Amino acid sequence: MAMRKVVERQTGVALWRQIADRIRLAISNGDYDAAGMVPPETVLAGEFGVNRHTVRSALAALAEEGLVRAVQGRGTMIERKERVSYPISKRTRFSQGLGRQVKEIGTQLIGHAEVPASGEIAAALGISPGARLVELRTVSSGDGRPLSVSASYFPADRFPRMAEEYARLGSVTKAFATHGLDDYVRVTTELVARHADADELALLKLSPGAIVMEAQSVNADLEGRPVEFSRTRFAADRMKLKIET
Amino acid sequence: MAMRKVVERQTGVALWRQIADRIRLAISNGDYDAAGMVPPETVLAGEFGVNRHTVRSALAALAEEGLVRAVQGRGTMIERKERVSYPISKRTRFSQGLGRQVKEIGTQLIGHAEVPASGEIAAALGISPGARLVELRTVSSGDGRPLSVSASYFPADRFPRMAEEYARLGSVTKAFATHGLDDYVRVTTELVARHADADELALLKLSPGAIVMEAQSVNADLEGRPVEFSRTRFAADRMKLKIET
DNA sequence: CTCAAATGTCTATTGATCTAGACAAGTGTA
DNA sequence: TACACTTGTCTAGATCAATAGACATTTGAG
Repeated sequence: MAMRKVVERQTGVALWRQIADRIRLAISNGDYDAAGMVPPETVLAGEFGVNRHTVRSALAALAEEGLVRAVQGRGTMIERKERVSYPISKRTRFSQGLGRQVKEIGTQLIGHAEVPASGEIAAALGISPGARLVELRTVSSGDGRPLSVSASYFPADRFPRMAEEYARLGSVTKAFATHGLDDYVRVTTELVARHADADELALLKLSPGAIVMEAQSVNADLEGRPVEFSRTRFAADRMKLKIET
Repeated sequence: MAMRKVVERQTGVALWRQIADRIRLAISNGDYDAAGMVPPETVLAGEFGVNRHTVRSALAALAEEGLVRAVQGRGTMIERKERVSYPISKRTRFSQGLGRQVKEIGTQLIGHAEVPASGEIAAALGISPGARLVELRTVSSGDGRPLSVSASYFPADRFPRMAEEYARLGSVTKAFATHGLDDYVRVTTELVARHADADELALLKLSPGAIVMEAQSVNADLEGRPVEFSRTRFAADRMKLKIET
């Protein structure tokens, strides 16, 4: 006897999207690992108590994401199931840590600018509001799928060439080194989860209604002086964050 | 000139719900602090490029949550704005840390059982699958609003009276002490964000489509032996997590 | 009091979502 | 090949979401 899985009506979230979310979660939990396929549409329709067409809409959305692939006559196969685990620790460095989970890591600089510090960023970095900052905006991906989009801010007086060096070296750690900073540690990270905005949907290639986890973090040199403030938004259905204390 | 704020159509997420999410975020960011009220419905309708009735649906949902209150003739006032910050560190203890952010903290034991360890939990606790565990299910709230729902698992051989002691003392730390465990530390925390399921919606009194942050964590004694596995789900629109490394 | 500005309520219409049923077409097995 | 099982496609109708416009009601300021 299959358990009736609950979906809610008249909530502003279409049934097909709720069901897509549930199936995505089940895939990532490994619930369908035995067969390597999603249950037949008629079975899912029965479990969720909806029409088969509604389930089809959900599966179509997941196929669009590249998570499953339907084959007429056979069924709907799972193409990808894992969430990438991203470690957050005192020595968080982006490219490390992802390690063997993805074969190929890409980071792309999508923009940079010199901007005045907002009140929030100034407070986090311990500088005065309006002080000059170098802003770097990047997108990171693993095996071709966007994983996160980030905006980082560095005091311009201490790290004036951050944008050029990052563009040349492809690494914040290495760009810091060219300014004479050889080591740094993460001081604080604040995490919030929310729906992605239009910008994030586009950059992360997410389907609308998707969730991002936003981490606001501060890195400091070994004397404790803040050197970087960053706002990284992770595609929540592709990543989990592993906090090491 | 008001900036046009983007909402997406035909995404399975109703416009009114997207707008409700955006307004909730703006409130929590303090964007409307100057006036203490949400902009008039006609202004919001203009900003989002939708009909006033659609904005009204969004505001009705926020009023239902207790976040705003509309008064005819005056406007829509903000009732509550803050997100509670929850610290995650080596010494994470629930009731501390929330500290002065909420006046009154409530934790409610909603159920307990003795269950066999699943493969996942067994691996996390370093015991054999099927070993007996004490399961505690709790809901925590601040100033009357549910903040998190949690399921915790303790090896039954070492902590046989966990459920009774927790019910009596209202604290995991104190219940540990009655079993001769005076100190413990958090070893790992894994974080995932996703849509809340029907159960979580009910327990956390969330409106459907809402987001939860799920933290899976392991606590160990000072010799490094795992003593607790827990799955805590935070209401994402009421909490931020502060990671201290 | 008068008026502008705000929320509250109603009707009507359009498009998206969901249900229902039927049948076509591909796959794997007996 | 015959058959069961699966996904693909089509039509039709019911319900929800969003737009549009009109007007009532309440509040606060002049």
